[in-house]
This record gives sequence, structure tokens and C-alpha cells, in this order.
Amino acid sequence: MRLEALVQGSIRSVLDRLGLSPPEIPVDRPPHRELGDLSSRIAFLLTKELKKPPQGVAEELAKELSSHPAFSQVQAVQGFLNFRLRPQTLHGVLKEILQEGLAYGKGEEGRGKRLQVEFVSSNPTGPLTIGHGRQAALGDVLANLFSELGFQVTREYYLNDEGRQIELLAQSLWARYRQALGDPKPIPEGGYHGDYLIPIGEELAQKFGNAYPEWNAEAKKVFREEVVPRMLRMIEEDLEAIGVSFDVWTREGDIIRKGLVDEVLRRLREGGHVYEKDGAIWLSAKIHGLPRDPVLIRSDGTPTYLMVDIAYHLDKFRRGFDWVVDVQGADHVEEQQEVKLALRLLGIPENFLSYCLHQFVTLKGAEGIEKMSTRAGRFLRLKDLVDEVGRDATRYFMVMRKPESHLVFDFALAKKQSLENPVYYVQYAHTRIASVFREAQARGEFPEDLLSLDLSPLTGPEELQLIMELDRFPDVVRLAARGFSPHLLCEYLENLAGIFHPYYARVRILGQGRATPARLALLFGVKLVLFRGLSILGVRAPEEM
RNA sequence: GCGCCCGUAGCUCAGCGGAUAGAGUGCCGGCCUGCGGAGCCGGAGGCCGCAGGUUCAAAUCCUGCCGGGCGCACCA
Repeated sequence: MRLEALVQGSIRSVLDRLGLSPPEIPVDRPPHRELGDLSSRIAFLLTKELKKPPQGVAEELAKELSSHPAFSQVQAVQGFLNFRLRPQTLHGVLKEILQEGLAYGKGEEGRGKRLQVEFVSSNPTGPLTIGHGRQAALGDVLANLFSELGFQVTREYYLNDEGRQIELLAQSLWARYRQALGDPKPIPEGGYHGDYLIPIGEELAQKFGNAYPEWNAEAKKVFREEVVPRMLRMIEEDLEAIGVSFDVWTREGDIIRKGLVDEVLRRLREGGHVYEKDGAIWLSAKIHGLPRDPVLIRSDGTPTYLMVDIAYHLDKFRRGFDWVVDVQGADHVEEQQEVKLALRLLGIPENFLSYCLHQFVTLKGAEGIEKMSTRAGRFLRLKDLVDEVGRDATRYFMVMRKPESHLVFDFALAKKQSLENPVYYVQYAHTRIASVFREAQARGEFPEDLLSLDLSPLTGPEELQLIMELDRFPDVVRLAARGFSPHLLCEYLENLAGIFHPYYARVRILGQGRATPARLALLFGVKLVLFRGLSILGVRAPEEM
């Protein structure tokens, strides 16, 4: 049984006898180890009902709980209830973890539920930058986390391969094409200045010769058809580099063709939520407390990005997802509020859609590209970053901070193959254990059956602490998923490795008689959880490095 | 001006109602005849942006201010 449940159960059974049943029984880890292994603030929550000070309540409970076989000591300190666990209790925990194996940490709360995670969804106007890299890593890790909880997860990329931006891109390419023919044309206002269009321009100069001297309707069509697939290929290369793949790609055009835009518009109009002004159709958002009324249909009759996005979300709803999580950059806040409002007006449940909003990435020690812009051609391509620092470090660094914080990507640190680098610190713990196992096998010290071992030699402080830490893993997975906070998993793994390394440095594993198999079992548990955690992050857990 | 996010150790960041505020890195000082020293141990370092308020209890919640980021297009 998990430790939290154990403590909760013990408290609840005492409270039952007193005729009390609080809705929740908090169980925490005390801030200092001397205070105990686990603690509860339950006494604070019962003071009102019992009309006694917290310390009095705690003392009363402590007396009742002291006889519980799982605890060696239960103390009341300043209203807190502090528990010290018997080693045997922790040995039982370790045994259960080993029994669960790779299933350890999985949850049930998502069982039978379909979840869509939409992320990246960058326009095909250029390769992905490191900014998209954060989103790619975040979305992918969130998807992994929710899979752990039992959700059936679909990773989806929304592709906007039409509209004004693509037109500007095509014209920018055309300008590069003319340039290659020795007929320099300016890149259009608001166009794309990146170098990546230059070789394509040269290629098209070869292919077409002087066939398109003017930027006209025909050139527009041809260059658009040439440019989009090439941009997509670049994006796919970037995604592959960082190890992300999507289950579904949805194009803006698909949504329009399904008639969903028309339907959304009709329903919003029937509800009186839109109005016409200056030939355009606007959503009445201000009366619902939003800062502005956005345009849904331009005066030329075409739908705005927002309009299609709303229709896209109706589509997601129709497709039967129970929940949708969109990962988006901080520049989309307003749109998020507008989409949510529109969905509400369409009668879609409020909790159908959640946003994981993240701030931007800055590169430390990279003058000139600190402020990136795809249009201006000032960026670092994601694939180039991965080629430089590796997939593991890239993914890890991208999710090691909470999404809503700015991320300073320390290029030099990510590249370091030493333990200052947190990725290596965690991976190295895994590798070290693998190495000990190899040595144990070679010496014939590796136990046949880990599950039927005598774990009683595990009594050292780090040994018990390691088991305590292993016990937290399922909670960390749940918290990281529920709070869109993969960084909690990074922190946890660093912490686990941070207990293991000193232990390993101080305590010998092999050739220690009865202690050896028990310690190997403990290390097996540590290795298992490191492996599970790293896998969720999409980071390798190497046997050798 | 309006909206959202962020101000915690020199730096990068956890903690987001509870007990003496943590980690990594950097700095100072120790530890290499055994399973990977790609390591380990110890130390110094903080008005938790500022000011009020709520609470038995605030880094954490509320209000105002100050500083930084992002947005505020009939772009996406």
C-alpha cells in the first residue's frame, strides 16, 4: 500500500471511532527529517469541530495511533502529527514496487477517456525554432503523462497552409527565385527574410528558368504549391530531431470544407452573439467581459483564423474527445479567451477545453538571436539545436521549468557531458546501477528472484529514504499531468538521483553478504523509477554512457 | 491605457496556506589502493520586489504600487 494511503487509513480508522469523518486527510512530508517520515495537519482541521487547540487534538490522535504496527513512533508537535515508519513498512513498499514493475506509477483516472493534445501547430512558413521546441517537448511530455493516467491520447497538429501568411511566404520565395536568376526583387512587406528560402529559390530557378518573371496569379499558385510541401518537410525533420510524432494532422481547409465555419456562424448569429460592422462580422465578446470584439468574417467574406479555430474546436468536440488540451505560446492569451467564450456560447461544456500556456525561450549566451522571429529570419532552427546538444538534453531542458515561466536555455550547460548538467546527473544514476548489475552478474551475486528476498538488511538512512522517495513517484506523475507541470518530474528525478549518488558513494553494494541481495533489490527499484521517469520525458535511460 | 505571465541565494530556478524558505550552479574548504571520481562531504550566501489587508498561521490568498516579458490586426 502507498504510504499516503496507509497514514490516511490509520487516521481515518481512529476518527471513525470518534464519530468524525473529515472529507480529506492531508498527508505531507515534514520539512525536516528529524521531525519524522510523514506528517499530517489533520489536527488543525478538526480544532473548530472539537473545540480544542490543534496540539490537544494531535496528542489525542497520537496516543491512539502509536500502537499501529506500521509506525515506530507517532508524535504530536505543535499541532502536527508526525509519523516515523518501521523499516518493515518500507520494505513492504519496495516489494510492491518491484511487483508492479513497469506498471508502477500508472493511474486509472483517465481510463476510458479520450484526450486530444494539440501542440506545435506552427504555420508551414519555415522550419521550427527553439521556441517551437519548447512546445514540442511540452506537448509530447504532457501526452505521455496523460497516457500514464490511462487516457487514450491523440497528438494532433493543426496545419494552417492557406491564407495571407502562406501567400507572403510564396512571394518571398518568388523574390529569392528572381534573385537566383540575377533579377533581384524585394521581399514583400511583412514577408519572410530567412536564408532557408534561398536554396529553394535557386532550385526553382533551375527548374523553371525564366518562366515567372512577374508576381501574378499564376506565379502565386505555382510558388505556393512548391513552397508548402518543402516547409512541411523541414518541420517534419525538426520534429523527428526532437523525437515527436503526431497521430493526426488537421488542415484549416478540412474544417472549412466540412461546413463547420458556416454552422458556427449560423448558430452564433441565431443566438445573437455576432453583429455586422464595416462589412465584417464581429463576435460580441466585450459584453462578456473580454477586452475587445474580434472579427470572425472579414469584409471580403473570408473567415479569420479565430473563426476557423472555433470551428476546429467544434470539430474536436464532435469527434468525441472527452477533453482537449491545447499547448500554446503566451502570445495567444486573448485568442484563448475568445475561443473559450465562443465554445460556451455554442453550448460546449466549459471543461472540454484546457490551455497549457507557456512563455518563451531565450538562449543564454547567443547574441543576435535572443529575440527570435521567423519572419525576420532571426532564429535558431530546432534541428540545429538538437544536433548540437542532443535530443535528450534538448527535451529535458525544454520541460525542466514550469511552462508559465520564461525559460533561459543555457546552451553551454546543456552541452556539457558532466554532472553539472541535470540530464546527465539523472542518466548517470541509471547507468551506474546498470553497471553495478553487470558487475553483480559477473560475480554471480545477482539474486535469482528479487521478489522473494529478505529485505531486512535495508536499515540505513539513505536506504529508507530512497524507498520513501520511490513511493512518491505515482503522485509526481499525477501532479505533473494535472498541473501541466512536467518540471515536477524533472525535479523529482534529480532529487532521487541526488539521494542515490551519495548513498552509492558511501555504501558498498557487492560482497556484503546478506545485505547485497537486499541492496540490489533496492537499486532495482531506483533504476525502475528512473527509467519510468526518463521514458515519460522521452529521454533515454542508458545502460552505458 | 487594457489583458495575461513573471519578480525567492551572485546566476538559473523549485516551493504557491502550515513547523528552522530549498536545489543546481558559482565561490571557499575537505575526500581519490575496492561496484564507473563523469563522484562524494562540509561552509559561507536570503527584509521570498514594495506597501497594506485576510488568517491561529502568508514566499504562498486579496488589493494597490514598482520592475520585466508577451499580447491588444479584417496576421496566424
